[in-house]
Amino acid sequence: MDGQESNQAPVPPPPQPLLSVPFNSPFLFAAPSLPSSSSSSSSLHPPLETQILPDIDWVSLLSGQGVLGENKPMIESAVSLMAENGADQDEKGYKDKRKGSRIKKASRPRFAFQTRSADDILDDGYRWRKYGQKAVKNSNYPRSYYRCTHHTCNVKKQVQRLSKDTSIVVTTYEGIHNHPCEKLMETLTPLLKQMQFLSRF
DNA sequence: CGTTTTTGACCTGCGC
DNA sequence: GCGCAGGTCAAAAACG
Repeated sequence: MDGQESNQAPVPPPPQPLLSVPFNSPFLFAAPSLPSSSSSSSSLHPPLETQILPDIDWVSLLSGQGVLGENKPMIESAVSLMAENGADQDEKGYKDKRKGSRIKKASRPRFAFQTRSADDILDDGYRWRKYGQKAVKNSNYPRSYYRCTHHTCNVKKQVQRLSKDTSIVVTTYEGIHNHPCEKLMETLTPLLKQMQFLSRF
């Protein structure tokens, strides 16, 4: 069913998963493939590899090109989560009511980061549609579930406000965008045209 | 009127 | 098997 999804976007591959910029940052629409951990080990899959990335200048990094819109949160730190799942450990099949078939989700990279913002939703340039909200345990605030509205894109994200520090919002991305960021393209297109024009001289 | 959000129901995994 | 928690669906409502 799924058509040509994987070979659309140009890939600027960062070599390591743990970077100052999350490898599948919403501002990168392509990312290197995960190291396929051979899921032969019968033991539990290792815990998510976590790294706190202190003092990243996310604001200038992300908004310097005018990509972002009005709400530019102060991003305090980033937590890169590499879901080194055993291929079927972390996946949940979901039974489709209409067909009764089990939809198997592919292994997908995830990462999360914290933002200090009064607004739960940061403008990352992509369009998201909310498909659920759920109260979670040990948190006074509900978790919201979003999905990328692009047809061929199956990226999801979860947004949750910390109950400890209510000014901090944790955003977790799951999956990799297989299409360009709309706002990024809006920004770059006139620049590219100008460059093309200038390159003629 | 098309798109997005809301929200209760439903599904799955996991621990006991 | 049961109950709980997290994740998703889908119909209705809200919005632009």
